[in-house]
Amino acid sequence: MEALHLLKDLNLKSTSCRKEVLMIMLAKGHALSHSEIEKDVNPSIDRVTVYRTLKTFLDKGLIHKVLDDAGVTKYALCQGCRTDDHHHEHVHFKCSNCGQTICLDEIDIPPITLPAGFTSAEKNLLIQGVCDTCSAL
Amino acid sequence: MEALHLLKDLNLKSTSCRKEVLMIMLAKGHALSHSEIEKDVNPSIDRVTVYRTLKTFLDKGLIHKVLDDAGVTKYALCQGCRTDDHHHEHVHFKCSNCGQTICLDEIDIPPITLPAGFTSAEKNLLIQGVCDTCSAL
DNA sequence: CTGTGTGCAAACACTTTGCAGGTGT
DNA sequence: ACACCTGCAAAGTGTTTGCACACAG
Repeated sequence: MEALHLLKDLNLKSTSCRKEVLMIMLAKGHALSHSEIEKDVNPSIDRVTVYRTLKTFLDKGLIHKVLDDAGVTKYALCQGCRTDDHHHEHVHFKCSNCGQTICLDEIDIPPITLPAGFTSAEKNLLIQGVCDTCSAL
Repeated sequence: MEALHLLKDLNLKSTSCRKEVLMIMLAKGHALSHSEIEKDVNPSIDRVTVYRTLKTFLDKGLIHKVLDDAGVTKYALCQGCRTDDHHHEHVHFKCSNCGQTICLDEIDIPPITLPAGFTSAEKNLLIQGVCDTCSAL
């Protein structure tokens, strides 16, 4: 099972909460908010534990925060990054119809020329529109 | 006074809260969160009124929400857009040192080729790094 | 067995809503 | 005068913290 592997790789004890959260994120494939995750985990798991689990995953570089149009905090699995080496030049796409946010890892953010004196460390591009699933309806 | 003009243009009654919020945003020149605004207005003005004022300004297209690295909602004055005609192809820059977020209106977001089936309606690019003021220190 | 993770309770921050009274035009 | 704003109170939601117990390694 992939979730177990990921936890072991990061030296994290494999607890039921961590396994469930991870499996949900692997299964869904798009960015999830805390409340969306909470809906899907076993109801015996505490809301607080989910928060702490997400924070742990963030610290370990297993997931990353996703920009949403201001308001909700969403999380998605990182692709190639670990605690030290993050490459978050992400393009995120949020569908205004179904509300899903997905990572478009294959798309690069074009280089931007900043005004003098500005240094770029991280770029996040959020595109909003209609996704392939919804436009097919 | 510029604030009074803006309010009159939008058929909004010029109340002390609206004038103050607008003047603060004009003076600061960068994106502000609700709490930052609240700190600067006359303490007799209620927190709730500031929320409602921001919502009113949003509806009228006077200000727009700014993406922050997930968490805080910030607002900034719109440049050329009104209720109907919004052009929000914004580039926002957040300084990781001083925390300020500014709009780089003069920079265009390069065209992005989306996968088949995806339609783009709005693009937001958030760049994080060090701003000109901080890099000069 | 030991330290980390969890559940519960509670506190705190952010935002929205209802209502009665005040204010701009 | 009348509609629109505001202040206050309260509730809803999102998030964090402290502490005692449980559990994985």
